[in-house]
Amino acid sequence: MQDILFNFMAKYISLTEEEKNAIISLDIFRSVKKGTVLLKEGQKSQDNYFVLKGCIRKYYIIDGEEKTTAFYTELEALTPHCVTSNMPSEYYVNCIEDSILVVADSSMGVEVNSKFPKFDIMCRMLSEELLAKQQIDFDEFKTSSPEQRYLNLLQKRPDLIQRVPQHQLASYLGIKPQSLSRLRARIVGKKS
Amino acid sequence: MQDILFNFMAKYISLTEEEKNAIISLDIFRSVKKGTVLLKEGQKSQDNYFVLKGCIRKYYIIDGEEKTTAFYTELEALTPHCVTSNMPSEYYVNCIEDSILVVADSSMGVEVNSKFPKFDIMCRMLSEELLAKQQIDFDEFKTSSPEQRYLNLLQKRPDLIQRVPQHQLASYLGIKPQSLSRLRARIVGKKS
DNA sequence: CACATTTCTTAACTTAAGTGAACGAATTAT
DNA sequence: ATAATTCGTTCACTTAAGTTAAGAAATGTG
Repeated sequence: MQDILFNFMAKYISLTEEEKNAIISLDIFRSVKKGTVLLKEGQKSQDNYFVLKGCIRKYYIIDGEEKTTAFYTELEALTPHCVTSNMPSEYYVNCIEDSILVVADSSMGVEVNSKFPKFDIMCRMLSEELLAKQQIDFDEFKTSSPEQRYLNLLQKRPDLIQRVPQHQLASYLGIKPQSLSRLRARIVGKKS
Repeated sequence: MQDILFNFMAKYISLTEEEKNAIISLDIFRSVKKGTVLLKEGQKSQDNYFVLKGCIRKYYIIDGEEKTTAFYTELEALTPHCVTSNMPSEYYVNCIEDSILVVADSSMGVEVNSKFPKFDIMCRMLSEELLAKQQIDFDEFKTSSPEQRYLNLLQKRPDLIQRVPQHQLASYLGIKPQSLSRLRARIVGKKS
């Protein structure tokens, strides 16, 4: 299980056995049941999440309605805004499959960072990589219609369409579940 | 003029006179005329931009149509994706007002970074700050309608609505210029 | 200054998304 | 196992955005 994490980290930095042991001794591996709410609006959590297996979801509740804005699956990381801003969270985070996560408190980060400067380097690389990716995603979202976004998702993350409930997908695409149903029917019709 | 840059940097790191001089000697201040295209699709530029005065715009050309996805005004920085990815650019960057920019080649960055590790720290802080901001912006965009996005923009960047042509604004909001006109008329009507 | 071009608005019509409701299927709880 | 939710789709209707076209206003150019 831990190897998944170490293999991921190996893409950025090389780790000694000592360092690996230091990480393991932090006891950051968590098995989380489907449905568990990890973060609620108004909370001031310091926890960061890294998905080893499963899927977590970020969503807002606006006028009583859930608005899903992100899914995090295998090898993806979520640092909630409240962690960096030290403000109460504006959104919820939820586990939508039985999952195995790395849950790391910021204080652990500080501790590990001071012992092993490598981690700092990795975090920086990750954050730059994420920023670039995020910008492309945002541009794609802005420049395309709901239908194009759906087709795009079908290309890039076909797994999501299988594993995520339709109404959450719809919200993620910026539309209502009924519109997603309709849109899919339209696409199937076009093919023939 | 340079003081604007140094004041901005002072928010992240403290600079000695020596360091300031090193920056000035790089000769990175550019006066750019309205309309100038700074980056074209397909180019492999290494230039980063920081706006001291004026406004630059990022846009795609999709099916012959310009799709604006970002504006950068005073004290905002743009690192084009092609700079970090080393791939040809997928988008254009354009100057929409007579502007004064800091234009820094990546090689300068490397040079300065090796002399003054401080810069590295600043870049990291900036990229983390930007990532957080970008995520919030993306979430806001996803969770709101064109009308809400316009009202939101009116709150957060009222200057943009004044200084940017309507058709570019429309595209930035993810709609057509005609829809923006209509939407504005609708809002004015609601007030009374 | 006059001409051309671009920009903004308005209007009529089309298309797609939002809304409210109904129904069966699937999931969850008891 | 059964009842109760929740979920996904469909339908009819409403609302808002896309499209096409025309004309007025602003901007740029010779």
